[in-house]
Amino acid sequence: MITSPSSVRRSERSRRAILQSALDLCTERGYGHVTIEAIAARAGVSKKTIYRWWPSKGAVLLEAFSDALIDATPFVDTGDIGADLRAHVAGAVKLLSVPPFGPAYAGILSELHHDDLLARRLREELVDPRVEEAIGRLRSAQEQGQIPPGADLPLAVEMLYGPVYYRHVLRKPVQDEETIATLVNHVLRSLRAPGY
Amino acid sequence: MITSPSSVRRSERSRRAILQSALDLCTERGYGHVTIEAIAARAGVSKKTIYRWWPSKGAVLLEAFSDALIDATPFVDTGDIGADLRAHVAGAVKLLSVPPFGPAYAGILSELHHDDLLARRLREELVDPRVEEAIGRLRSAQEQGQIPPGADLPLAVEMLYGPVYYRHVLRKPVQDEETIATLVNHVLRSLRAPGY
DNA sequence: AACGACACGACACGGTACGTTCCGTTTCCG
DNA sequence: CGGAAACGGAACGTACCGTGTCGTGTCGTT
Repeated sequence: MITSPSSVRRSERSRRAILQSALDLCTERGYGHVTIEAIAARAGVSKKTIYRWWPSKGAVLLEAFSDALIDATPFVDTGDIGADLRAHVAGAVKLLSVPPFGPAYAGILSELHHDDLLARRLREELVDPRVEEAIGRLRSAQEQGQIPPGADLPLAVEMLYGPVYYRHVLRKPVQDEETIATLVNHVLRSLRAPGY
Repeated sequence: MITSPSSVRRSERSRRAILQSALDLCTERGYGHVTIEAIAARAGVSKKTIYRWWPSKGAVLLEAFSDALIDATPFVDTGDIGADLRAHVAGAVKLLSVPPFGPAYAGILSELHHDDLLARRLREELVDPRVEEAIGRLRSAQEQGQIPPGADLPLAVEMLYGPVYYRHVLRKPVQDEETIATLVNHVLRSLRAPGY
Protein backbone atom coordinates (compact mmCIF):
# COMPACT_ATOMS: atom_id res chain seq x y z
CA MET A 1 0.00 0.00 0.00
CA ILE A 2 3.07 2.25 0.09
CA THR A 3 2.49 4.82 -2.60
CA SER A 4 4.93 7.33 -3.96
CA PRO A 5 8.09 8.42 -2.09
CA SER A 6 8.86 4.84 -0.93
CA SER A 7 11.74 6.14 1.09
CA VAL A 8 13.85 4.36 3.66
CA ARG A 9 13.48 7.38 5.86
CA ARG A 10 9.81 6.68 6.48
CA SER A 11 8.84 6.59 10.12
CA GLU A 12 7.78 3.06 11.01
CA ARG A 13 6.49 4.39 14.32
CA SER A 14 4.05 6.73 12.56
CA ARG A 15 2.97 4.02 10.13
CA ARG A 16 2.02 1.60 12.91
CA ALA A 17 0.32 4.32 14.93
CA ILE A 18 -1.79 5.30 11.90
CA LEU A 19 -2.92 1.76 11.10
CA GLN A 20 -3.70 0.95 14.72
CA SER A 21 -5.54 4.21 15.27
CA ALA A 22 -7.67 3.60 12.20
CA LEU A 23 -8.68 0.16 13.46
CA ASP A 24 -9.31 1.45 17.00
CA LEU A 25 -11.55 4.23 15.73
CA CYS A 26 -13.43 1.66 13.68
CA THR A 27 -14.03 -0.42 16.79
CA GLU A 28 -14.92 2.36 19.17
CA ARG A 29 -16.91 4.77 17.07
CA GLY A 30 -17.73 2.96 13.83
CA TYR A 31 -16.45 3.35 10.30
CA GLY A 32 -18.36 6.57 9.79
CA HIS A 33 -16.25 8.31 12.38
CA VAL A 34 -12.99 7.12 10.88
CA THR A 35 -11.79 10.28 9.19
CA ILE A 36 -8.33 11.34 8.17
CA GLU A 37 -8.47 14.08 10.76
CA ALA A 38 -9.53 11.71 13.54
CA ILE A 39 -6.83 9.19 12.63
CA ALA A 40 -4.19 11.92 12.62
CA ALA A 41 -5.33 13.31 15.96
CA ARG A 42 -5.40 9.90 17.66
CA ALA A 43 -2.11 8.76 16.20
CA GLY A 44 -0.39 12.01 17.14
CA VAL A 45 0.45 12.57 13.52
CA SER A 46 0.01 15.30 10.96
CA LYS A 47 -2.65 14.86 8.29
CA LYS A 48 0.06 15.58 5.78
CA THR A 49 1.90 12.47 6.85
CA ILE A 50 -1.13 10.29 6.15
CA TYR A 51 -1.73 11.86 2.76
CA ARG A 52 1.94 11.39 1.93
CA TRP A 53 1.69 7.59 2.12
CA TRP A 54 -1.96 6.76 1.51
CA PRO A 55 -4.38 8.28 -0.97
CA SER A 56 -7.49 7.87 1.22
CA LYS A 57 -8.74 6.49 4.50
CA GLY A 58 -10.01 3.45 2.63
CA ALA A 59 -6.47 2.67 1.58
CA VAL A 60 -5.30 2.90 5.18
CA LEU A 61 -7.93 0.44 6.33
CA LEU A 62 -7.35 -1.84 3.36
CA GLU A 63 -3.72 -2.22 4.38
CA ALA A 64 -4.74 -3.04 7.95
CA PHE A 65 -7.58 -5.36 6.95
CA SER A 66 -5.65 -7.18 4.28
CA ASP A 67 -3.04 -8.48 6.70
CA ALA A 68 -5.72 -9.65 9.10
CA LEU A 69 -7.72 -11.50 6.44
CA ILE A 70 -4.68 -13.28 5.05
CA ASP A 71 -3.77 -14.44 8.56
CA ALA A 72 -7.32 -15.52 9.39
CA THR A 73 -8.04 -17.54 6.25
CA PRO A 74 -5.04 -19.57 5.16
CA PHE A 75 -5.34 -22.16 2.42
CA VAL A 76 -4.35 -25.41 4.06
CA ASP A 77 -4.33 -28.79 2.36
CA THR A 78 -5.19 -31.67 4.66
CA GLY A 79 -6.27 -33.80 1.75
CA ASP A 80 -9.96 -33.28 2.52
CA ILE A 81 -11.23 -30.49 0.29
CA GLY A 82 -14.55 -30.26 2.11
CA ALA A 83 -12.97 -29.79 5.53
CA ASP A 84 -10.43 -27.34 4.18
CA LEU A 85 -13.04 -25.16 2.48
CA ARG A 86 -15.22 -25.18 5.56
CA ALA A 87 -12.31 -24.04 7.71
CA HIS A 88 -11.36 -21.42 5.16
CA VAL A 89 -14.82 -19.90 4.85
CA ALA A 90 -15.36 -20.15 8.61
CA GLY A 91 -12.21 -18.10 9.11
CA ALA A 92 -13.51 -15.35 6.88
CA VAL A 93 -16.94 -15.38 8.52
CA LYS A 94 -15.41 -15.22 11.97
CA LEU A 95 -13.13 -12.35 11.03
CA LEU A 96 -16.01 -10.39 9.56
CA SER A 97 -18.09 -10.98 12.68
CA VAL A 98 -15.85 -9.04 15.05
CA PRO A 99 -14.97 -5.37 15.12
CA PRO A 100 -13.03 -3.72 13.75
CA PHE A 101 -12.65 -6.05 10.78
CA GLY A 102 -16.28 -6.54 9.82
CA PRO A 103 -17.08 -2.83 9.83
CA ALA A 104 -13.72 -2.06 8.26
CA TYR A 105 -14.34 -4.30 5.26
CA ALA A 106 -17.89 -3.05 4.86
CA GLY A 107 -16.52 0.44 4.88
CA ILE A 108 -13.83 -0.36 2.34
CA LEU A 109 -16.43 -1.89 0.03
CA SER A 110 -18.57 1.20 0.46
CA GLU A 111 -15.80 3.38 -0.94
CA LEU A 112 -15.30 1.37 -4.11
CA HIS A 113 -17.99 3.07 -6.14
CA HIS A 114 -16.39 6.49 -5.97
CA ASP A 115 -12.75 5.47 -5.65
CA ASP A 116 -11.46 3.70 -8.74
CA LEU A 117 -7.95 3.39 -7.36
CA LEU A 118 -9.11 1.70 -4.19
CA ALA A 119 -11.33 -0.67 -6.16
CA ARG A 120 -8.41 -1.70 -8.35
CA ARG A 121 -6.13 -2.18 -5.38
CA LEU A 122 -8.66 -4.30 -3.51
CA ARG A 123 -9.10 -6.55 -6.52
CA GLU A 124 -5.47 -6.75 -7.54
CA GLU A 125 -3.86 -6.94 -4.11
CA LEU A 126 -6.43 -8.93 -2.14
CA VAL A 127 -9.38 -10.45 -3.96
CA ASP A 128 -7.79 -11.74 -7.17
CA PRO A 129 -4.77 -13.36 -5.48
CA ARG A 130 -7.01 -15.08 -2.97
CA VAL A 131 -9.36 -16.29 -5.68
CA GLU A 132 -6.32 -17.73 -7.43
CA GLU A 133 -5.22 -19.46 -4.24
CA ALA A 134 -8.69 -20.91 -3.79
CA ILE A 135 -8.68 -22.19 -7.37
CA GLY A 136 -5.26 -23.71 -6.69
CA ARG A 137 -6.59 -25.57 -3.67
CA LEU A 138 -9.53 -26.84 -5.71
CA ARG A 139 -7.20 -27.92 -8.49
CA SER A 140 -5.19 -29.89 -5.99
CA ALA A 141 -8.38 -31.67 -4.93
CA GLN A 142 -9.14 -32.23 -8.59
CA GLU A 143 -5.81 -33.99 -9.08
CA GLN A 144 -6.62 -36.19 -6.12
CA GLY A 145 -9.89 -37.19 -7.74
CA GLN A 146 -12.17 -35.42 -5.29
CA ILE A 147 -13.47 -33.15 -8.03
CA PRO A 148 -14.18 -34.16 -11.64
CA PRO A 149 -11.67 -33.09 -14.30
CA GLY A 150 -13.86 -30.70 -16.23
CA ALA A 151 -15.25 -28.80 -13.24
CA ASP A 152 -15.63 -25.03 -13.43
CA LEU A 153 -13.34 -24.06 -10.56
CA PRO A 154 -13.53 -20.26 -10.89
CA LEU A 155 -17.29 -20.45 -10.75
CA ALA A 156 -17.07 -22.64 -7.67
CA VAL A 157 -15.02 -19.98 -5.90
CA GLU A 158 -17.61 -17.34 -6.72
CA MET A 159 -20.38 -19.55 -5.43
CA LEU A 160 -18.44 -19.90 -2.18
CA TYR A 161 -17.46 -16.30 -1.65
CA GLY A 162 -20.50 -14.61 -3.15
CA PRO A 163 -23.10 -15.55 -0.54
CA VAL A 164 -20.77 -14.95 2.39
CA TYR A 165 -19.67 -11.48 1.37
CA TYR A 166 -22.97 -10.36 -0.08
CA ARG A 167 -24.63 -11.20 3.21
CA HIS A 168 -21.99 -9.14 4.91
CA VAL A 169 -22.78 -6.20 2.65
CA LEU A 170 -26.49 -6.55 3.37
CA ARG A 171 -25.70 -6.78 7.09
CA LYS A 172 -27.64 -9.95 7.59
CA PRO A 173 -26.56 -11.99 10.62
CA VAL A 174 -23.51 -14.02 9.79
CA GLN A 175 -23.79 -17.69 9.01
CA ASP A 176 -23.15 -20.39 11.58
CA GLU A 177 -20.90 -23.37 11.10
CA GLU A 178 -23.71 -25.57 9.87
CA THR A 179 -24.75 -23.11 7.21
CA ILE A 180 -21.16 -22.90 6.05
CA ALA A 181 -20.92 -26.67 5.86
CA THR A 182 -24.13 -26.84 3.86
CA LEU A 183 -22.89 -24.17 1.48
CA VAL A 184 -19.58 -25.95 0.93
CA ASN A 185 -21.37 -29.23 0.36
CA HIS A 186 -23.68 -27.72 -2.21
CA VAL A 187 -20.84 -26.12 -4.11
CA LEU A 188 -18.93 -29.39 -4.21
CA ARG A 189 -22.06 -31.25 -5.25
CA SER A 190 -22.65 -28.83 -8.09
CA LEU A 191 -19.20 -29.70 -9.43
CA ARG A 192 -19.68 -33.43 -9.12
CA ALA A 193 -23.20 -33.83 -10.38
CA PRO A 194 -23.89 -34.74 -13.98
CA GLY A 195 -24.65 -31.94 -16.41
CA TYR A 196 -28.05 -30.35 -16.42
CA MET B 1 -40.57 5.07 1.38
CA ILE B 2 -42.96 7.76 2.60
CA THR B 3 -41.90 8.49 6.13
CA SER B 4 -43.68 10.57 8.70
CA PRO B 5 -46.31 13.14 7.71
CA SER B 6 -47.92 10.79 5.15
CA SER B 7 -50.20 13.56 4.11
CA VAL B 8 -52.56 13.69 1.19
CA ARG B 9 -51.38 17.21 0.59
CA ARG B 10 -47.97 16.07 -0.55
CA SER B 11 -46.86 17.47 -3.87
CA GLU B 12 -46.68 14.63 -6.37
CA ARG B 13 -44.94 16.98 -8.75
CA SER B 14 -42.10 17.56 -6.29
CA ARG B 15 -41.86 13.86 -5.49
CA ARG B 16 -41.42 12.88 -9.12
CA ALA B 17 -38.97 15.71 -9.77
CA ILE B 18 -36.84 14.63 -6.80
CA LEU B 19 -36.70 10.95 -7.81
CA GLN B 20 -35.97 11.76 -11.43
CA SER B 21 -33.33 14.34 -10.54
CA ALA B 22 -31.58 11.87 -8.28
CA LEU B 23 -31.42 9.28 -11.07
CA ASP B 24 -30.32 11.87 -13.63
CA LEU B 25 -27.51 13.11 -11.41
CA CYS B 26 -26.43 9.50 -10.91
CA THR B 27 -26.24 9.02 -14.66
CA GLU B 28 -24.57 12.29 -15.57
CA ARG B 29 -22.15 12.88 -12.75
CA GLY B 30 -21.96 9.64 -10.78
CA TYR B 31 -23.27 8.65 -7.39
CA GLY B 32 -20.65 10.70 -5.59
CA HIS B 33 -22.14 13.89 -6.93
CA VAL B 34 -25.65 12.97 -5.92
CA THR B 35 -26.09 15.17 -2.87
CA ILE B 36 -29.21 16.45 -1.21
CA GLU B 37 -28.25 19.94 -2.25
CA ALA B 38 -27.70 18.94 -5.87
CA ILE B 39 -30.98 17.03 -6.03
CA ALA B 40 -32.82 20.00 -4.56
CA ALA B 41 -31.22 22.45 -6.97
CA ARG B 42 -31.93 20.32 -10.04
CA ALA B 43 -35.47 19.48 -9.03
CA GLY B 44 -36.26 23.11 -8.23
CA VAL B 45 -37.12 22.10 -4.71
CA SER B 46 -36.19 23.14 -1.22
CA LYS B 47 -33.86 20.89 0.77
CA LYS B 48 -36.45 20.94 3.50
CA THR B 49 -38.92 19.23 1.20
CA ILE B 50 -36.53 16.35 0.64
CA TYR B 51 -35.74 16.00 4.32
CA ARG B 52 -39.44 16.09 5.10
CA TRP B 53 -40.13 12.90 3.17
CA TRP B 54 -36.85 11.01 3.07
CA PRO B 55 -34.24 10.55 5.79
CA SER B 56 -31.27 10.46 3.42
CA LYS B 57 -30.24 10.52 -0.20
CA GLY B 58 -29.86 6.74 -0.06
CA ALA B 59 -33.54 6.44 0.76
CA VAL B 60 -34.41 8.60 -2.24
CA LEU B 61 -32.44 6.40 -4.59
CA LEU B 62 -33.72 3.22 -2.98
CA GLU B 63 -37.26 4.26 -3.79
CA ALA B 64 -36.29 4.96 -7.40
CA PHE B 65 -34.18 1.84 -7.79
CA SER B 66 -36.66 -0.48 -6.15
CA ASP B 67 -39.36 0.18 -8.71
CA ALA B 68 -36.93 -0.36 -11.56
CA LEU B 69 -35.61 -3.66 -10.20
CA ILE B 70 -39.06 -5.07 -9.59
CA ASP B 71 -40.03 -4.21 -13.17
CA ALA B 72 -36.83 -5.62 -14.65
CA THR B 73 -36.81 -8.96 -12.85
CA PRO B 74 -40.27 -10.46 -12.64
CA PHE B 75 -40.78 -14.01 -11.44
CA VAL B 76 -42.44 -15.77 -14.31
CA ASP B 77 -43.39 -19.43 -14.40
CA THR B 78 -43.14 -21.01 -17.81
CA GLY B 79 -42.81 -24.46 -16.29
CA ASP B 80 -39.06 -24.57 -16.98
CA ILE B 81 -37.27 -23.54 -13.78
CA GLY B 82 -33.88 -23.31 -15.51
CA ALA B 83 -35.08 -20.95 -18.20
CA ASP B 84 -37.02 -18.85 -15.71
CA LEU B 85 -34.09 -18.44 -13.37
CA ARG B 86 -31.79 -17.54 -16.26
CA ALA B 87 -34.19 -14.88 -17.43
CA HIS B 88 -34.61 -13.59 -13.91
CA VAL B 89 -30.89 -13.29 -13.14
CA ALA B 90 -30.22 -11.89 -16.60
CA GLY B 91 -32.73 -9.15 -15.91
CA ALA B 92 -30.93 -8.17 -12.74
CA VAL B 93 -27.53 -8.25 -14.43
CA LYS B 94 -28.76 -6.15 -17.29
CA LEU B 95 -30.32 -3.59 -15.01
CA LEU B 96 -27.12 -3.30 -12.99
CA SER B 97 -25.07 -2.87 -16.14
CA VAL B 98 -26.65 0.42 -17.18
CA PRO B 99 -26.63 3.81 -15.52
CA PRO B 100 -28.17 5.04 -13.40
CA PHE B 101 -29.26 1.79 -11.83
CA GLY B 102 -25.93 0.03 -11.45
CA PRO B 103 -24.22 3.01 -9.80
CA ALA B 104 -27.35 3.78 -7.83
CA TYR B 105 -27.49 0.32 -6.28
CA ALA B 106 -23.77 0.31 -5.56
CA GLY B 107 -24.23 3.67 -3.87
CA ILE B 108 -27.17 2.45 -1.82
CA LEU B 109 -25.17 -0.57 -0.67
CA SER B 110 -22.32 1.74 0.25
CA GLU B 111 -24.54 3.63 2.66
CA LEU B 112 -25.70 0.57 4.57
CA HIS B 113 -22.79 0.42 6.96
CA HIS B 114 -23.48 3.81 8.51
CA ASP B 115 -27.23 3.94 8.02
CA ASP B 116 -29.10 1.32 10.02
CA LEU B 117 -32.48 2.56 8.89
CA LEU B 118 -31.60 2.31 5.22
CA ALA B 119 -30.16 -1.17 5.73
CA ARG B 120 -33.36 -2.35 7.36
CA ARG B 121 -35.49 -0.83 4.67
CA LEU B 122 -33.49 -2.37 1.87
CA ARG B 123 -33.79 -5.79 3.44
CA GLU B 124 -37.41 -5.55 4.49
CA GLU B 125 -38.82 -3.73 1.50
CA LEU B 126 -36.72 -5.13 -1.34
CA VAL B 127 -34.36 -8.00 -0.63
CA ASP B 128 -36.40 -10.19 1.70
CA PRO B 129 -39.63 -10.04 -0.33
CA ARG B 130 -37.73 -10.88 -3.50
CA VAL B 131 -35.93 -13.76 -1.82
CA GLU B 132 -39.32 -15.04 -0.76
CA GLU B 133 -40.62 -14.74 -4.30
CA ALA B 134 -37.61 -16.64 -5.59
CA ILE B 135 -38.15 -19.37 -3.03
CA GLY B 136 -41.76 -19.51 -4.11
CA ARG B 137 -40.79 -20.04 -7.72
CA LEU B 138 -38.38 -22.80 -6.68
CA ARG B 139 -41.07 -24.43 -4.59
CA SER B 140 -43.34 -24.44 -7.59
CA ALA B 141 -40.64 -26.26 -9.54
CA GLN B 142 -40.26 -28.61 -6.63
CA GLU B 143 -43.94 -29.51 -6.80
CA GLN B 144 -43.53 -30.21 -10.49
CA GLY B 145 -40.73 -32.64 -9.72
CA GLN B 146 -37.92 -30.54 -11.20
CA ILE B 147 -36.26 -30.20 -7.80
CA PRO B 148 -36.03 -32.89 -5.11
CA PRO B 149 -38.38 -32.61 -2.11
CA GLY B 150 -35.76 -31.99 0.59
CA ALA B 151 -33.79 -29.35 -1.28
CA ASP B 152 -32.49 -26.30 0.61
CA LEU B 153 -34.29 -23.60 -1.37
CA PRO B 154 -33.20 -20.55 0.69
CA LEU B 155 -29.58 -21.56 0.24
CA ALA B 156 -30.15 -21.95 -3.48
CA VAL B 157 -31.37 -18.37 -3.69
CA GLU B 158 -28.27 -17.13 -1.91
CA MET B 159 -26.05 -19.10 -4.26
CA LEU B 160 -27.82 -17.42 -7.16
CA TYR B 161 -27.85 -13.86 -5.90
CA GLY B 162 -24.57 -13.88 -3.97
CA PRO B 163 -22.13 -14.10 -6.88
CA VAL B 164 -24.05 -11.65 -9.05
CA TYR B 165 -24.32 -8.90 -6.47
CA TYR B 166 -20.93 -9.42 -4.86
CA ARG B 167 -19.34 -9.04 -8.27
CA HIS B 168 -21.29 -5.84 -8.67
CA VAL B 169 -19.93 -4.58 -5.35
CA LEU B 170 -16.38 -5.44 -6.39
CA ARG B 171 -17.00 -3.73 -9.73
CA LYS B 172 -15.88 -6.68 -11.77
CA PRO B 173 -17.25 -6.73 -15.31
CA VAL B 174 -20.77 -8.11 -15.32
CA GLN B 175 -21.44 -11.66 -16.37
CA ASP B 176 -22.57 -12.61 -19.85
CA GLU B 177 -25.50 -14.82 -20.66
CA GLU B 178 -23.40 -17.96 -20.79
CA THR B 179 -21.94 -17.37 -17.35
CA ILE B 180 -25.43 -16.84 -15.99
CA ALA B 181 -26.61 -20.09 -17.56
CA THR B 182 -23.68 -21.94 -16.06
CA LEU B 183 -24.35 -20.48 -12.65
CA VAL B 184 -28.01 -21.43 -12.78
CA ASN B 185 -27.13 -24.92 -13.90
CA HIS B 186 -24.68 -25.39 -11.07
CA VAL B 187 -27.14 -24.20 -8.48
CA LEU B 188 -29.82 -26.56 -9.77
CA ARG B 189 -27.31 -29.40 -9.91
CA SER B 190 -26.30 -28.81 -6.31
CA LEU B 191 -29.93 -29.30 -5.31
CA ARG B 192 -30.37 -32.46 -7.36
CA ALA B 193 -27.14 -34.23 -6.64
CA PRO B 194 -26.93 -36.85 -3.90
CA GLY B 195 -25.65 -35.77 -0.50
CA TYR B 196 -21.95 -35.24 -0.02
C1' DA C 1 32.26 16.32 11.78
C1' DA C 2 29.49 19.33 8.84
C1' DC C 3 26.29 19.59 5.33
C1' DG C 4 21.99 19.08 2.96
C1' DA C 5 17.87 16.53 1.87
C1' DC C 6 13.70 15.06 3.43
C1' DA C 7 10.10 13.27 6.51
C1' DC C 8 8.00 15.02 10.29
C1' DG C 9 4.26 17.72 13.55
C1' DA C 10 1.60 21.94 13.71
C1' DC C 11 -1.37 25.01 12.00
C1' DA C 12 -4.20 27.68 8.74
C1' DC C 13 -6.66 27.94 4.44
C1' DG C 14 -10.70 27.69 1.03
C1' DG C 15 -14.07 24.53 -0.44
C1' DT C 16 -18.10 21.41 -0.13
C1' DA C 17 -21.97 19.20 1.83
C1' DC C 18 -24.17 18.41 5.83
C1' DG C 19 -28.68 19.07 8.60
C1' DT C 20 -31.40 22.82 10.64
C1' DT C 21 -33.89 27.09 11.03
C1' DC C 22 -36.47 31.04 9.65
C1' DC C 23 -39.47 33.52 6.53
C1' DG C 24 -42.96 34.55 3.29
C1' DT C 25 -45.92 32.20 -0.19
C1' DT C 26 -48.99 28.88 -2.12
C1' DT C 27 -52.18 25.21 -1.88
C1' DC C 28 -55.89 22.64 -0.44
C1' DC C 29 -58.95 20.58 3.33
C1' DG C 30 -62.88 21.50 6.18
C1' DC D 1 -63.38 31.45 3.46
C1' DG D 2 -60.26 30.63 7.15
C1' DG D 3 -56.46 28.12 8.69
C1' DA D 4 -53.27 24.43 8.64
C1' DA D 5 -49.66 22.52 6.22
C1' DA D 6 -46.48 21.86 2.51
C1' DC D 7 -43.90 24.63 -0.30
C1' DG D 8 -39.37 27.44 -2.29
C1' DG D 9 -35.67 30.25 -0.97
C1' DA D 10 -31.96 31.74 1.79
C1' DA D 11 -28.96 31.67 5.52
C1' DC D 12 -26.82 29.47 9.40
C1' DG D 13 -22.98 26.74 12.12
C1' DT D 14 -20.48 22.31 11.85
C1' DA D 15 -17.56 18.75 10.02
C1' DC D 16 -14.29 17.04 7.09
C1' DC D 17 -12.01 17.44 2.95
C1' DG D 18 -7.34 18.03 0.53
C1' DT D 19 -3.56 21.43 0.20
C1' DG D 20 -0.05 24.72 1.56
C1' DT D 21 3.40 26.62 4.66
C1' DC D 22 6.73 26.67 8.16
C1' DG D 23 10.07 25.39 11.54
C1' DT D 24 12.15 21.17 13.60
C1' DG D 25 14.66 17.05 13.79
C1' DT D 26 16.88 13.20 11.87
C1' DC D 27 18.91 10.71 8.75
C1' DG D 28 22.19 9.67 4.66
C1' DT D 29 26.32 11.74 2.23
C1' DT D 30 30.94 13.56 1.77
